[in-house]
Amino acid sequence: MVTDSAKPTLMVVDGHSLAYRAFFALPVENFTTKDNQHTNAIYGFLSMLVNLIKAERPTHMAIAFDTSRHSFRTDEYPEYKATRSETPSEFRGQIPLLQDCLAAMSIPVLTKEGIEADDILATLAAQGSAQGYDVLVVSGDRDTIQLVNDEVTLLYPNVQGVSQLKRYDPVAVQERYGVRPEQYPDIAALVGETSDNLPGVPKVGEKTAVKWLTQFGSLDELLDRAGEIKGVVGGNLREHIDDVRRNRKLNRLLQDVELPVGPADLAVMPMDAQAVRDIFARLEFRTLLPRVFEAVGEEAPEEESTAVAVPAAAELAAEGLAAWLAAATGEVAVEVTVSGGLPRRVGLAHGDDLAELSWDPAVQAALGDWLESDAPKVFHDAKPQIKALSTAGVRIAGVSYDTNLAGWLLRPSYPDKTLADLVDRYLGEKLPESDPSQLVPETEGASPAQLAWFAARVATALRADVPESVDRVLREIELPTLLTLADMELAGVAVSHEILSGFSQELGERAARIAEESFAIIDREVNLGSPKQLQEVLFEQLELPKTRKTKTGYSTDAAVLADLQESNPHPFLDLLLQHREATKLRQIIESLDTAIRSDHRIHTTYVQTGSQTGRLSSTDPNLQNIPVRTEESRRIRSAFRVGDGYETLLTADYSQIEMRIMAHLSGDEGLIEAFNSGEDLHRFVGARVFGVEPDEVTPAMRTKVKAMSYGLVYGLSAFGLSKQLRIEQSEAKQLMMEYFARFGAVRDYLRASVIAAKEVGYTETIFGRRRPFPDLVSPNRVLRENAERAALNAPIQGSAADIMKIALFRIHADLHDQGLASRVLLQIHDELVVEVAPGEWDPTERIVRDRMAGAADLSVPLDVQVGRGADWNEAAH
DNA sequence: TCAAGAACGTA
DNA sequence: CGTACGTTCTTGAA
Repeated sequence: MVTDSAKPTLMVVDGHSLAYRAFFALPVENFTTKDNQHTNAIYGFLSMLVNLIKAERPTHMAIAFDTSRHSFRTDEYPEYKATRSETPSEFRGQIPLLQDCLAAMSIPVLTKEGIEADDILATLAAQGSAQGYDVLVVSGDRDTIQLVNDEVTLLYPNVQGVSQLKRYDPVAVQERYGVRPEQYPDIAALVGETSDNLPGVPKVGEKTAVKWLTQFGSLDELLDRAGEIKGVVGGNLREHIDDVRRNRKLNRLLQDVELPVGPADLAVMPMDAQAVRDIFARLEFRTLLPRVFEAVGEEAPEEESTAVAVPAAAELAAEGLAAWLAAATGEVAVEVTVSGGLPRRVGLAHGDDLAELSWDPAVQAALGDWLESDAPKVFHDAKPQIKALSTAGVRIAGVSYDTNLAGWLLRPSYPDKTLADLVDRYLGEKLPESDPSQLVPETEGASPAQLAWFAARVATALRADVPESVDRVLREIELPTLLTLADMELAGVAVSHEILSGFSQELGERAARIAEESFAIIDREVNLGSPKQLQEVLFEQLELPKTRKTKTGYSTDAAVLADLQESNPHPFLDLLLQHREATKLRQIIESLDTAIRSDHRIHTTYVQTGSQTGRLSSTDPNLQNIPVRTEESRRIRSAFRVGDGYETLLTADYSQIEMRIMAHLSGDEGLIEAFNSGEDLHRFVGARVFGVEPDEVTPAMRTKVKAMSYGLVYGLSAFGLSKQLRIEQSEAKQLMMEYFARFGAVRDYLRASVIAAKEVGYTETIFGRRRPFPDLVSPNRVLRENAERAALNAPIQGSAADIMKIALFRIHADLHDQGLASRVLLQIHDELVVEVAPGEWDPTERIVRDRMAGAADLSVPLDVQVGRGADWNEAAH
């Protein structure tokens, strides 16, 4: 007699249904490889499988898949499952890869033409229980409930995802459905199964079905005596009796499918460790690898990092440097450690030749010429290093690669920013890092030369992955920009503490006064900065109508408050808005003030990899969102002023650069004419749209077409347009119709560009910068539509960013080459702020104008507006 | 102390 | 139900 514990366990899994659930449960944006392969279903399925193996310890295992939609059931009843929407292609594409994974894991995959996965499960379950196995059926199809008996247990996923499986033995089935497992198909036949397109008896749900079956004992008996059922449902039953018979026939799972293998052939086998590692690497699964090996009780394959011996660095002094550099032909990787804004140590790597030295005057003398030469140098995140060298008096040249920039260009949406991330992703190795939480770290971090060595190898890996067009963006736009940004950051912008602090105090007093007043009105004191407390005041105490919902309650943002003020005027609302404005301004001023360094200047950091479109971002502090819209807020800009030793500020901005790019990309003749006519763009467009002369375009008309034009670039809808303009949706729709009637090529272009992006999986700017959009084919409508709008915008915003970068580094180079002391300080997407040295206005202005206007050759001119003044506000006029 | 969410500043 | 950012504040959980 075989004891229970010695009984082998056969686990059979419906691969298709569980992978499909995983597909919808896991956000695809987290599971996309760098070549745009979706992996969420594979990952979810394998993750679940690993947990199952660990928990259930099966001795025998198989995964069954459907071969196609077609099966013997569709032969019998063509409508079977006909209402199911088509399987998304991005799901279907994952199935072969999943099967590859399973093959590597030595888990048998079973399929049979014309037979559904569940029939294979049923057959194996029957054979298994007959041959003395404990059988576990894992399926997301309810029909498999019929298989449950004392030997066969069903594991069925919960509503949400695949992480939780509910265990159905006969008792659990009885509890949940009120019938024995073998009776479940009877219930299903009566109730019907919408997802299979099997209609049941109208008005009959689970409860009625169970009642009938209990009453009559069996489905046959019930159908024979259908005449005894009274009422409408009785009539329904008699009328649909054929449907019930058909349903019952179709939901019976085959238990006698001919299979090439039986349970005994499904014994768990050791995995092919190398194959598993290979395919997981391809799918970019990392955490899953050790879990898989752990689950089957095998030794996890050794991390390659331990296999890779990191060469040791030779400590050089200035004297040894010349010989080392002479031997290092071609590219050398460099890592300069920085402290206090100055270089401390320098690591060099040339192949496996590593050298390291401490920065001192002798080293600077010996290394300086090489650093300033065109000898090619690879960095990871060069900018801080360039800045430190520059501060020490070394103007670096020959930066031939930056792995930080390359990694970002390849995958702008992923936060692979540190070298360790890139080493992990592109080399599959682990960068040695010391544990910063330990006072005396157990593990030694990589030395500068070793970091350089890793950067060089990451560069090689990236070069193999980066498409030619993207590599050109790197070499021709990003790398030149790098040096410019370093200088801009070092230069900083002069800001007057006196102006800021005076203004801040004024605003602080005003905010306090407004707060007092508002407290008097509502007769209590609340924190006006707390949306939660405001909701209490607005919607409970003042009983104002509830507004737009947010995750945590109801919105109290400015737009909502303005709406409320219109419909339910209340003095508190107005004070609240004023308070918001005053405190916001004050907060901005305060943070600017504390950012002023001892040279009386603010030095922002431009994050070159900070956006997905190619724009820069600015942090610590962000100088790209200094207020400008209101008269009062512009006082902040007055505090940004020309610094000592300089004469004036110059501002230069592109006018309507994104609309111009739209005109260029779409080739819309009307729009191109608009820009070539010299007429005000919105007036021109308004005249066309409303069918009037340009001088008859009213301000209201201009506002409307302006909103429409700008909205276009963002993928605006009629709904959004109506909301922004506070007009009826029908009017917004009408406006859009009129607009596209005149500027149809714009719509054609936008549509075509999204379709093209859908096909290739990415968008591209005029200069070849790419941005992947896996979500364009997402089955999730919200994700997909969001991706569509972003994809519509990306080439436009991205091309504008490219153009500005090209102009920027050329201006920087020209100023330097012509020996001018004037320098670019700020870039605010379509605007530059330049500090002009005494007597240099004319050449500086010429350079700025020429380089900005000439940065790209479009079918419309690039218009540049230049202003001059002692401070930023003045210069903007 | 941290993360999330709301709000709001810019192009 | 309009793209792209960064910062500040509050709040609630750890």
